[in-house]
Amino acid sequence: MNGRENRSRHLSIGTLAKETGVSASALRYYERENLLPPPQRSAGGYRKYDKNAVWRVRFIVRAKELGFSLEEIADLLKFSVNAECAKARVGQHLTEIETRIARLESVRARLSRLMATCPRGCDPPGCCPIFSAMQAEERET
Amino acid sequence: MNGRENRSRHLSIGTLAKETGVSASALRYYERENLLPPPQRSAGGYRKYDKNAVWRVRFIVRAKELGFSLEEIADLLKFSVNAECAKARVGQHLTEIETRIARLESVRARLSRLMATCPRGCDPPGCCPIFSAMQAEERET
DNA sequence: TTTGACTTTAACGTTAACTTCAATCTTAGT
DNA sequence: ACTAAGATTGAAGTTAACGTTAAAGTCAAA
Repeated sequence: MNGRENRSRHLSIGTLAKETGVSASALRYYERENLLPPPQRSAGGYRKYDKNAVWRVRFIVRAKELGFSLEEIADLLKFSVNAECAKARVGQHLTEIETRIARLESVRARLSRLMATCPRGCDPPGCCPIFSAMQAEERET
Repeated sequence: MNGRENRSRHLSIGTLAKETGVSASALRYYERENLLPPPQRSAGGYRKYDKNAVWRVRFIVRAKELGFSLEEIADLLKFSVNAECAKARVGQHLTEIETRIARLESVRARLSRLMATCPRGCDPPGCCPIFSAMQAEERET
């Protein structure tokens, strides 16, 4: 732990993995999928990442948390290279998220109604009204 | 169109598919996965479904819309056969749905904030603050 | 220098919920 | 009887986002 090589500006894939919480195999996968540019290599063929790579991987992680697919992220990263505006894409994605939320909300409402049809659990057992309620729903809409 | 065979109480797989909006191959898949019981067969080996099958498939469709996986649905269907109570399972699922909604809500909030960092789109282009904002978010939490 | 931990590659495995395929057979309508 | 439309099977393909494995080579520290 002399700190000389450790503080070098180059990171091995394992170190980058630990820094970012992304597995090494995932990093290689990102490279194959053009989310990460091919890094420099050591004499022996090891990948040597610079600090820039850390930022890029963290960006990917963030975007994933925001619900972007890797394909969409690759798209966003292309923008960043071209210094174009990401707003339209992000706005589009926001709309999609809102749609998903709306759908889940309606599912939630239906599930709640379903729960209400059987307030105390089945007592006596064998009377479960949930199944008939799920069928009955069909006529409603 | 003499209505004699058409009104028979047996449906071919294609007819059941049309009635339910589920493809024939999906119906065969459901059978393999034990969501549908093996139906009767014609002399030539064709599947012959009864009305009961229509209800069952519609139940599956409904449950899928409610976000249940096929495995969970198979589970629910076992209950229905045993006339046991589905309430606990449905309640569990409701909780999961609520969790998903909460997660998406937080994503939505973050995306909104992101949009706000770039109120008029990039003008001049090449100034997109969304990328830096996505990175900056990291320090916040 | 000698470990032992780490890295390399290609290729196959994984999950869910199907779809597609190919080659053959059945059925319904005329 | 003929024919087009529809059905049969098992097996393989699809999608996303990786994980796993094998066999070999490399690096860092003591």
